[in-house]
Amino acid sequence: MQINRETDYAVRCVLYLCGRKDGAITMADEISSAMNVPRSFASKILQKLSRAGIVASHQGVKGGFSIARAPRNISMLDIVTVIEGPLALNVCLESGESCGLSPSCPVHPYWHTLRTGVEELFAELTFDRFLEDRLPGKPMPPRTPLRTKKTTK
Amino acid sequence: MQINRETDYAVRCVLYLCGRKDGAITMADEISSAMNVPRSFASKILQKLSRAGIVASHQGVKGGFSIARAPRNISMLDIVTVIEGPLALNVCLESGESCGLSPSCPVHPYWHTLRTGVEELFAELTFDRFLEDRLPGKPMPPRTPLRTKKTTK
DNA sequence: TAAAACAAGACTATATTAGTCCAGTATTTA
DNA sequence: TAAATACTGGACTAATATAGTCTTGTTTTA
Repeated sequence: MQINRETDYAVRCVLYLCGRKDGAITMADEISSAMNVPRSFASKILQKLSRAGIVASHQGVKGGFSIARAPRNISMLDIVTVIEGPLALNVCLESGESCGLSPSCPVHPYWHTLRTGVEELFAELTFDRFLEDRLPGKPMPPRTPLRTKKTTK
Repeated sequence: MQINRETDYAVRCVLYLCGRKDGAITMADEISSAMNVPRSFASKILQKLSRAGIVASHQGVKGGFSIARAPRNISMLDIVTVIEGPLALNVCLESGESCGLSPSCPVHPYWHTLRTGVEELFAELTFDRFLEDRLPGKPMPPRTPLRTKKTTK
């Protein structure tokens, strides 16, 4: 019952882009250092967000990323879903609602109810709410990377 | 954002014991096969539940496990907490509410809010609600163990 | 006192997480 | 038009977590 590091980082990236004026194009490098997300991991995450249509990417020299939707229309559920896939809670809720066993399982409907509740909570929290507190740029706490890969030579 | 297998199994075990009349003592073996929980894993899980005071254990020949509290007083949150530890959602919420960085982190309070919401959802779902549907014994769907350890010889 | 259960914890294979790295592609600018 | 700059895609990896099993010991009953 925890979100993973990648999701936390993704939230940070989206938050940073939401905070830029007029959807300004920002390099992964800047986002990464501002939000304390390991550089190359940030790239990967931004790519996922880009494919999902949450951020827009721009290639080439003056390239970078910009926010693709109004913060009002981006929720925590969106981010979690993009990074971790559909919120399932229990494996038996994966793949099309039914594990094929649900009619006989007394717990199944309750997992289902819980999931719906959790989804609502996450969907209600949209990024415009973050910005209320944060106009325009509050510093992000350093987050020590959990693991650092030894750069081979 | 998924509960793990062990928690699912724990819910099954508690559910089974809640369904027994008068808190009857039931062997781990019976619970295990009725609920399709791998035998020795079930033992381990029942031990955790026992230490947490959710089930009671009885040693010796006529030993086994019985439910230790009224189903009304056992919630999904209890089970998740016993098996997975305090629901943290994000690592930065672990260990005493604060990562020491929270005053400067714009996201922290929102993770906190989400966690509170999730906890409430899980706390509201108590085991008496399962029993409404299930008097006294609905079969449990078989759950193929994810991994089977090769019995060495 | 033997047999039946649980208790505690060491042990293990596999999967997932949390990243890194590199070869390629698009875009701008000198 | 060729560098230089920045993203793209995917292969790769070490560390950790998950999902169990196994063994030795203890308690209780008949």
